[in-house]
This record gives sequence, structure tokens and C-alpha cells, in this order.
Amino acid sequence: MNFIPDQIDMCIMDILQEDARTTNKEIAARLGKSVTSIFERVKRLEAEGYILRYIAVLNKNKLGKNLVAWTSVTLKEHGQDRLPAFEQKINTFPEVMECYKMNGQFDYLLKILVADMEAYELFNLTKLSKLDNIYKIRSLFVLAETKQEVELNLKTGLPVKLQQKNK
Amino acid sequence: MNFIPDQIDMCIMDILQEDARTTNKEIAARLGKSVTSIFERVKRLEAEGYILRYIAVLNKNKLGKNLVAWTSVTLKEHGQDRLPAFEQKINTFPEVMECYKMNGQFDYLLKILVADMEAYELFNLTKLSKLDNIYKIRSLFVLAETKQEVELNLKTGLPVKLQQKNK
DNA sequence: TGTGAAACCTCAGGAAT
DNA sequence: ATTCCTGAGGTTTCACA
Repeated sequence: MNFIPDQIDMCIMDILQEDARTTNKEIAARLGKSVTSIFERVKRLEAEGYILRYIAVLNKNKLGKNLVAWTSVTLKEHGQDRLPAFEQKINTFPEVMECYKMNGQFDYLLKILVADMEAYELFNLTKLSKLDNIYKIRSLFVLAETKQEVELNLKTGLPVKLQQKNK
Repeated sequence: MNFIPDQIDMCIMDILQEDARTTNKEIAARLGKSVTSIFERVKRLEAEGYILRYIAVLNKNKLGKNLVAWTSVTLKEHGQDRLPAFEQKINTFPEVMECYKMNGQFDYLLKILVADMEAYELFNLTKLSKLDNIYKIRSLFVLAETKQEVELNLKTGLPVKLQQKNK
């Protein structure tokens, strides 16, 4: 308990968030540790909730999802139960990949992923704008994704060069 | 060539984007296929660019990244070389996780991930607002992430257009 | 940290459609 | 021609000392 990852744990996480299929043997070789110790550290990082899951990243364009929209939503009423009600509905829409409750000019920011503009229009007409309690919807469309970083910056613990010992 | 994934390939991708550590044996059992056929399909999906990579998803809060900001940027000049210049600079900032070129009211939408408000202020003062050619910067902060979907929805299958290219 | 057995991955060659 | 299976050998995983 009260587990805090050390420098080596940080290196392990950095390797795994770059390529989750790196074997323990490979990690052990790079960090100058035994295979078993790496295995135990990974298991601990998983158990302590530092590593949440392992996923395959798919090519969304090849799978027919070509349009990303960022949509801001402002609600009419903000009573105690109105926000969770909206959030629950949003959770049932597969087109909504991400939903952020925001401060400032609007209440929610949604990332919408669909095949094309036609599909977006359909989503907007039949699902989003049909919800109760909507005051305003604003959509902006992505022309290009110029940066998509999935790896957290673990710069506090990346002395990869120092570990040149062998087994 | 001109490979189009079939129903079984879609199932495999769906399983792997949910848990990249699912073994081929497990996938084979679920789909009623042999281990080797799954192995070959996965290799092909990787080779054809449908599966891009495998990553570990880390817990950003446990790693000290507690503030997400969505920042819109409008440039002063939009000449041929000005946009790539901006994008290149943005790519060197580890705080910027995502950058979208947008239509509409502003030019770029940035997802910024930092430790806290103080770190955001520092990033804004020393990096973002120091860039050339900036006309306007607007920041909104995330109060809560109510939906974070990383898996593509494959249940709908491929769009008909894509399927017809098959053979 | 090391050992070793069980489980798994990988890739021949061959069968079935 | 493609997709699939069987089986052998090398690798990884993971409990135990």
C-alpha cells in the first residue's frame, strides 16, 4: 500500500505505452533487470491502477470513420438531476467518443466520430438535437489531425541511458 | 491485395481493441476457429494497416496529470507556410496531446494535459503565447470527463461503399 | 533473483473448400 | 487460389524456492 512507482517502474510504463506487446524479457534486457522482477513490477502497476488496460489502436479511416466533429452543448436548465440525465443519454450514443463537462461558455464538449457529413447530420437530427433540455448546439469539423499523442509524458523518469548493466 | 476485412476480422479487431492481451487461443475459442487462422488474420490486419499498434493505457491522474484544457488558437496570417510552421512548433510541446486543424471560428483546437492550473499558466506564458503569428488564444478547462471511449464501434460493419470493393 | 513446468506463439507442411 | 488445420519447436509466463 501507498505504493509509489520508482524510476524503473516509470521506464516500464513508458515502454508499455509505446508498445504493449514488448515482452518482459525484452524490457528486462533494456533495463538491466531480471525477467521475474519486471514481471512482478508490471503486475503491481496493474494491481495498483497505474496501468489501466491494454488496447489495440485501429485505423479509423480504413474502417470507414472519416469525419471528426467537435460539438459544444449548452443546456437550458442546470438543476441537480439535469446534468446526469444528459450524460446518461450521451453515453448511449456510439457516435460520441468523448464527453467533457466544461467551465465557461458552454456545458459540454463532445467528440463525435462518424463516417461522413451525411452521417453527422443524421446523428444530429435524430439523436443529439432530440434530447430534452438542450439550449444550444455548435459544431466544428476537423480538417486534419496534426497531432495525436497517446503516450503520457513521463519525463520525470526516463534515464534510459544509465541502465547499461547486463543480466 | 485490396484486402477487405470480413466479419471474422471485425470480431478479432473488436476483441483486441477491448483487450490487446487476449491470446490467439482465447480468440480462436470464442470465434470457433483454429489458433493458426487467428494468428494469420491478426498478422494480416497489422500488415494491411488496420491494426496500427498496441498500447498500455496509463492512469494520468495517478501520474500527476490532473488538468485537461481545450484551447482554441486563431492565427494572424494564413499564408502557405504559416500553418505548417505552427504545427511543427506545437509538435515539440509535450503538453499538447492532440492538435486539430478546424474549420469555422478558429484555426486549431488543442488538447493540453498538465499537472495543474499553475502548470497550464506556465505553459501558456512561456510556450504557447510566445509563438509567432498568434492572433487569439481561448482556453476552456475540463471539470469532468464523463465519457472516454477508445474503442471504435465496429458493430455497424463497414460502410457499403467499402464492402463493394471486395473482389 | 533463479528455476522449471505449463501455457503460449510461431511457422512449417498439408488438407479442404 | 485461398483459407484452414495439425503438429513441432522455440519463447514467454508465472508459481515457488
